Amino acid sequence: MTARHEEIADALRRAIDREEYTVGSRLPAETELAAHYGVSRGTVRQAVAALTAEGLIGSRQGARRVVLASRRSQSFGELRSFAQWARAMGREATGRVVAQEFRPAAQEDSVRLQLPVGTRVLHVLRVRGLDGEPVLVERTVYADWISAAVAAIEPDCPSVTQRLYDDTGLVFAYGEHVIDAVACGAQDAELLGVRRTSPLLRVRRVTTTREGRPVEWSDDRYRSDAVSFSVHNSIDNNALARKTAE
Amino acid sequence: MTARHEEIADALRRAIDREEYTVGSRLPAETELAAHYGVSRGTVRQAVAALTAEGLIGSRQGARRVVLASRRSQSFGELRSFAQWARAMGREATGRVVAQEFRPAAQEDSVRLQLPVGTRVLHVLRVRGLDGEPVLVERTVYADWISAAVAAIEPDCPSVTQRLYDDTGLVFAYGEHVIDAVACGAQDAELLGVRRTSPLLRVRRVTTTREGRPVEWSDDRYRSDAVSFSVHNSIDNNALARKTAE
DNA sequence: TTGCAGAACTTGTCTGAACAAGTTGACCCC
DNA sequence: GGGGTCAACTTGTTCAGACAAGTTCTGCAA
Repeated sequence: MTARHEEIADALRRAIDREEYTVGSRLPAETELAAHYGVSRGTVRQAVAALTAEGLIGSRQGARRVVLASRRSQSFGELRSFAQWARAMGREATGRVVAQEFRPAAQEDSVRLQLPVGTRVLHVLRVRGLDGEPVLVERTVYADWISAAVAAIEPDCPSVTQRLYDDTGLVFAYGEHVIDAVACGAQDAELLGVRRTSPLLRVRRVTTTREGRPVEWSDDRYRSDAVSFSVHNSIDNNALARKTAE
Repeated sequence: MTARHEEIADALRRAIDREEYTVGSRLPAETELAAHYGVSRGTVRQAVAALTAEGLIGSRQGARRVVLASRRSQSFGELRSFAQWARAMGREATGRVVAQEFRPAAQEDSVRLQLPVGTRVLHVLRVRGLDGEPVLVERTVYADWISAAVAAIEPDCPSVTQRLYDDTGLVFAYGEHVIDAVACGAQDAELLGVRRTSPLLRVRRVTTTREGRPVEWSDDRYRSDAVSFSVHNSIDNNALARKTAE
């Protein structure tokens, strides 16, 4: 099922995780790995390219590859889905819908979801927590073609992402995240159980399908004492960008 | 000098930028591009893989590649260097060193810079601004082997990154960024000219050389009304990760 | 012992070929 | 017109080989 180069990438990741290759040590040469797994050098290169993009190993022409880090970053699924993320950490995701309403799309919705102004979109306000303790207020707007499936979900469903995949086969493939900080307002203070004006980490994001069609956009506010985000970047692979206001 | 696949990737990026291929339209097939540029299919695949990783185009087996976005994200240089970033936006980076001091490395410095505890490291506190308006307080710790070069730089140098490259040939290649929100303290309030307790966006980062050797680590606090960060992610390429406190 | 030159090694780039697997559109039948 | 089937097209995966370019280590000479 899975491609051979993915199997090899996984094998290498696991070897790094169990410290068969320690941080700072050198990986075997491509030709050695190719012989070991019984594949061509090109296939090995596909595998190590994946690890390089993840920042696990460093690579320079002429020198052996070096292990840079051991803990591997989350999968896209864990980033996209609050519930998947919680489960991976061994905690339980909780959550409930506070308000839910159909509205005609405003200018902002129209731009982000690539829909005509006035299209019936679904606004949902959710509070989500870890083991019952609230850490996140989520204000999401769903595109019209998926909103019926979302509205049918029970209010305390722990994983909306999983539910949409089961019901409709929808897969989230791309995401754009804009991160800044805001002061906590009155409603958020009550929902999260923190003082007003305390700092919150805000993540505004748009998620799209594999074809590039926007599914939802959301304004998420995290308690900054509970959650942070990390980004790994390199000279070859640059996902993070700094932006000015406006 | 530059590899053929990079030239082709650049050509495609430019073509997308000048809307020769518009958002939503389909790219030519690999075989067509290969014939057009006079290279093999493998070389074309290397080029389009780069654009896919940048999120410019989407890709599914069997279907033509689709243009997803036109504006391309910043280079790593622009992310790493405040001055480079400002220049790219047509604004002037300003800045000054508020305090600078050699200290023996504490536990935290030792872990992040992979140096023995007690090594003489250089602490620098800088305020940086756009066109004279302060937007960022930067607390940076430099490893011992680079600190002499840093200490020799004049206090109001607009681009430390550029200066270090010119003087020592040092190139920053990898970066790990942890992002959260904090309330503004008394010192930061005065330096940035904002009210105490107003929310600041904090980015803690470690930058390393191509070989994976840590050069510096820094605690940067941005006025959240002036600067935000954006991250582009996909199912194949996931640089962003969510973390809990501790 | 030190420093330099060169050999051996390793990754980067590129080719051309073949087959697998998924998508799209045209065509035909009902 | 509607629906289903199939062929043509397109991307994904893999192979084997070749050369370029950079690094590392060895051994020799000063």
